[in-house]
Amino acid sequence: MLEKSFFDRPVLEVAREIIGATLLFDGVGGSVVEVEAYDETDPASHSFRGPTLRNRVMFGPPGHAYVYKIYGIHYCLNFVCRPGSAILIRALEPVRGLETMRARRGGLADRQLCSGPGKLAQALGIDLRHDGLGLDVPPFGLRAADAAHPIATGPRIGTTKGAETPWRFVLAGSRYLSRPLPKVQPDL
DNA sequence: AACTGGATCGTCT
DNA sequence: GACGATCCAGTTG
Repeated sequence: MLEKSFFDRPVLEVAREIIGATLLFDGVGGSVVEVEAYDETDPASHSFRGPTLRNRVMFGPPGHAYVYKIYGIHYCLNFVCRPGSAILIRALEPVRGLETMRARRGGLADRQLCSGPGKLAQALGIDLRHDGLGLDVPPFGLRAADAAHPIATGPRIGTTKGAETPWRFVLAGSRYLSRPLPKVQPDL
């Protein structure tokens, strides 16, 4: 199981290593295939303008869940690293509790159960009640990746600010991503 | 395959 | 009072 000290490192380092890790919530979840990194130097980050009521967990100790509501509808799960930095969990390959996730996600195909931050939170049953919980104790269960995984990177999704920062990390070739990596523009 | 608009509300200006 | 670290259904090509 991953301990809190795992997250007390530079956020980009943790983001790469968390790919391929297993994330369970109440025994439901799967393998992490897509994340994005954010830190306090980053205009796109919730922590950029300092602590507020919403983002206070991002400034607390490493190894806790930062959960927020977005667009009035969806929830997003982050892993807090060093103060001001966090990793948005964007997609999982579903492995455990498939029937539970299908029920929560309206019977969709496996590929669409956890292929996006809001979808993933819905499939695992995560909401604001879980903001601030420790990642090393139930209902969370995190297991490190058992081997090195091929990583691909690209720009982050859904944010205008800092759009050129390639802080999106995915498991290369996975079919469970929220979206494929953008095509490389050929030179003219 | 790509793009559009609507849902819906907490948070911060 | 405006705007999201999103998702889905609908339309168009």
